[in-house]
Amino acid sequence: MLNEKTVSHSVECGDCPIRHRAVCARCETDELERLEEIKYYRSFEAGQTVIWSGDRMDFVGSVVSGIATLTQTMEDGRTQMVGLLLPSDFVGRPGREGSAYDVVATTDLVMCCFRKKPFETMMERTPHIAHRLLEMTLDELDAAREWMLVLGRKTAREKIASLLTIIARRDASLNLQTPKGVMVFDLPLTREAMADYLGLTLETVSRQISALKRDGVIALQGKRHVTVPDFARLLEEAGDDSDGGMLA
Amino acid sequence: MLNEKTVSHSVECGDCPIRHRAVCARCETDELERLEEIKYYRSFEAGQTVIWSGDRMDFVGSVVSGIATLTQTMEDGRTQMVGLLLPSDFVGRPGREGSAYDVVATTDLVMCCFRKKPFETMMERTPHIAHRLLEMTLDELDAAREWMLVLGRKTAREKIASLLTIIARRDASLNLQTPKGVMVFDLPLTREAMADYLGLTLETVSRQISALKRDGVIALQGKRHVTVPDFARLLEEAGDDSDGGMLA
DNA sequence: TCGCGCACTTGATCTGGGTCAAAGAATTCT
DNA sequence: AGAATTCTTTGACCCAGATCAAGTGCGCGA
Repeated sequence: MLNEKTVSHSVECGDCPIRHRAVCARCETDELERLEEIKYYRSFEAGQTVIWSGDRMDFVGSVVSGIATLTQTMEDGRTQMVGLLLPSDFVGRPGREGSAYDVVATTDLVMCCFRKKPFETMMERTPHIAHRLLEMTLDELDAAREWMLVLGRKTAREKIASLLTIIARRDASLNLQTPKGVMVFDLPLTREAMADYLGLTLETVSRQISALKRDGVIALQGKRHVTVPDFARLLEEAGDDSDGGMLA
Repeated sequence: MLNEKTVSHSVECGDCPIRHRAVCARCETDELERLEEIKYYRSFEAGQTVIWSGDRMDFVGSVVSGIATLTQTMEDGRTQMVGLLLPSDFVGRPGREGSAYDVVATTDLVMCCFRKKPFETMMERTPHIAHRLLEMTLDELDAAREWMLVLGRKTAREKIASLLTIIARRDASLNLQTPKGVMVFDLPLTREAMADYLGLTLETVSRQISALKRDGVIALQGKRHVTVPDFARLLEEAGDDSDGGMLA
């Protein structure tokens, strides 16, 4: 079975700025070469739609840079974001014809893609890719279930705080360490996108962010740049006891 | 790649009343025998806890009969159900130490289990088991995301209707055909469990069920036995356009 | 430089669903 | 059978967050 240790010695995949977790963990040379053969890049501008719900999806891939969202829409226009794709996240599912969700770039976005058919073929020949994909899908499932708790049971203030902790954590794993408990990052989402993720209206999002600012839980420089003076305090506001091992 | 057709010719696994989808699809004789060696059954009474969140979980398995739930709890006692385990559903995750959720039997429950280590070993030797597991996990992920839309954006009435369609569908796949559009089933959950699943209170669940009854969308015999005279109407109430291919 | 548009904030009011409280049904125990 | 317990319904009231409606402020193109 793969575990943390075996995954971490992954080989970087070609010229990607990040090793994409799906395919390069425990790469061996010949596999890496086979992947290189079917790999290609796609770039999107902020606001551009990567794929519409229901459309045929003939590729899988991972986010190299930028942020994309997965959203579901009801006939009457109500929308719910069901996934936030940050760098290194995987998109698309082997064995499925079409996309079940709208995938939209919320910032400029670069993806590293593989045509689905050859990728599936490779997956059959290379068991550890299937294992890695299973592991990633289980992680996504956990994240989705954690979010169900947020959507079903948390207050608006807790929802905002929960979203901020997620973004802060993901950012922290990419950036420099900051002084103990202090975190600084940019919001990659508009207030409306945050509302779609949280099952709220954009007005409520705005009000709650103002309230967190007023109460000193966060500070804002401009509208998007956030400083969290005390991450533990934010976690408390999120109603979240586990700190996910982020703090020393 | 596995598809619907190859999965459906599965061999029944020993004396299980159902073929468990995880391991028996495309069974070949020697694999089936290896599985038989590590297989065992566990029974639980209604209300009994299968495993507590955080506990070490040294098995995986599938539900043979009865119903179990996956729940998350916050420190202050708020709970959110994040999964409903019906017969043939798989529990547990290869490569993980402990359970992330409370697993509770809501009815009398029989599970078909495999000790985790030998199951993992087998999975490494038998690629199609890993593929099948990946497929099932992707299905669960889709279900979780569908539920995020329900939790985030639907009204109480729509939430109840959505839950009823899910139970009705699962029931229909196990039971006899009923006249066109008519469906009959028993609610396997208390009002409180339904509330936990839907992110509501039990009072609201009760009120909305009464309202659906008053409006002729459903009929009740006793408190748990439900008749749906027109399934399409129920789908409409759920705010769900897709009928999932259930109706001819 | 002006003004237009977009993202955001803030206020006033309304309402769906939560909360608190009190009774019914059903089931099990004695 | 009667009592106790558990599940469910229903009512009265309240509040968090939605809705409706003005603004504010910043960036950008003409």
